[in-house]
Amino acid sequence: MNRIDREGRFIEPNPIADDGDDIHFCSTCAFGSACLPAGVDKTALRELHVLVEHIGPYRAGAQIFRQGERFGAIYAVRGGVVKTCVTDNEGREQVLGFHLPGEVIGLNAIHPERYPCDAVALDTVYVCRFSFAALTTLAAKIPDVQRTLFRLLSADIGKATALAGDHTADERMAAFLLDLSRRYAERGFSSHRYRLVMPRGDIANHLRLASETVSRVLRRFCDRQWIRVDGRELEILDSAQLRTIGQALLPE
Amino acid sequence: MNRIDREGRFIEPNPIADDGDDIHFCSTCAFGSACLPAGVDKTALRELHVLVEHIGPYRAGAQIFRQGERFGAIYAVRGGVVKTCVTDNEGREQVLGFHLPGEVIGLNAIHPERYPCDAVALDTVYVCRFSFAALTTLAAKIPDVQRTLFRLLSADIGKATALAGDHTADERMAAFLLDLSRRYAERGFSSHRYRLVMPRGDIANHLRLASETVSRVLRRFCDRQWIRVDGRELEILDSAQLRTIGQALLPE
DNA sequence: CGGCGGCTTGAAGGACGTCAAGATTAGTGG
DNA sequence: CCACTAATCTTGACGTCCTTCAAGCCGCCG
Repeated sequence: MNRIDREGRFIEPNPIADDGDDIHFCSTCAFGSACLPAGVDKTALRELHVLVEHIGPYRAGAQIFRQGERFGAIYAVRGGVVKTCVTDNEGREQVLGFHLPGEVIGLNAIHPERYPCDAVALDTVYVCRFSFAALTTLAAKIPDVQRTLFRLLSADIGKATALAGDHTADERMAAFLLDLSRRYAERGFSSHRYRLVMPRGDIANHLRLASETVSRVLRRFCDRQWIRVDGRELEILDSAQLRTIGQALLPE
Repeated sequence: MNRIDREGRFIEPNPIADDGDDIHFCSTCAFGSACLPAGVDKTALRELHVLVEHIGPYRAGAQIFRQGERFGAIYAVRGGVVKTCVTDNEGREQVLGFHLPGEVIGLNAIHPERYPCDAVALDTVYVCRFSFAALTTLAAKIPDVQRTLFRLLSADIGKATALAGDHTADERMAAFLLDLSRRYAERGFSSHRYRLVMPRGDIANHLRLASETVSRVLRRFCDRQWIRVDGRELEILDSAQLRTIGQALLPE
């Protein structure tokens, strides 16, 4: 599945979730688990499927939604990688997170009823749009949909708090790499080899570091043979060592 | 309502939400808005009220729930102040937040199905316990309950991300003081004069600072006549100045 | 009154940021 | 396919904000 070209660089297909058919959802979708299990009646399932709009492609730099826009829908990433970020009143950007295929964005917009952040495509991106009004109606009818929504929301609280702690640059970087690894693995992609689609500056911003520090930490990890880095291609050589450093930030 | 004793210290009643009667909820409760508006039928309202257990008092230091415990209920603080904090595998504590009367805790436990943090009483605390299973059942029947839950969850994501950003000690402290001010005001307490129930070390930890830094920043703010501090009693003298410093962290 | 925990204040050190220069890559048009 | 430009990334030197360490202070309670 992965090949290496003559320069020694990895060639990997751009991660994309399958489209799903009329009845089933994209296999990697966060809503899959709410519907795929037996027991959900077909009509309800079809209802959920009907309210989904497939949108894309977005080119790198294009915005899926904008900070301040009225909230109307949440989105599941179907292909590509999305970055969410806020710009404060002094114009400083803060990267909230990076979102892989199968992950859901926009949940933080429910309360303020406006998107509190931008969602920007980092490469070619496809998304599924779920009208939130329709989703809540369905949630009242199908317990599993309601339960899935509650869990997704709750999980997002946990994600946000993980990075709120006080940790060294090494700890945060190790945790970041392992987190991406786990999330790629969860969606069926390689866990030890993936592409850092985002520029160093975005990684740095997200981890509250300078991009220079990101460079230095990555170099340190390379020197210790914990990872291999070639531009934006990354290979994890010693996840155990990364774990000993980064475990403080990771879910147990 | 506020008096000053002969030592010059503020005397203020310990903030506590009223108990509510058979039909109505505590006036400050986060669930109040889901039910108080006309249009919700009395039976449903009574159902919600029935599933609430009033618990307390907890003395300072007592735990409402513990990290790792199986998730079963969310709690609304009815009186006193609660601190939530995680202890990582190296024994380091991280203070996630402080929770005033009317605020809800435990929402971050839905996904992992275990409480990911401790909830500790900082003074004498009373809470309302909502069985989450019963609440979700009710949420499927009463749209406003479902909506309130979604909003509470979504708001918690926002709260968690606010502190994740990269800011100076002054910015974080200013934002912290204003945030408490706003939250006390929302619940009907004084906005410019309140008690910092938590020790400096907890404030410091929550803001990712050393407690020494907290001392120094508070002193700086005092010298500039922005606040008045007497032990744990705090008075805000110039909220405008605090706002110019702290606005980067605050919701617009 | 005396001990103890929390708070304050000062001095020194460290982790990371900032600045600046160069190297590598990607993008673009010929 | 190649040349040229711009953006991104790396690396080093230096500065700074905050932490750490240490000592003294204050309020509280036996």
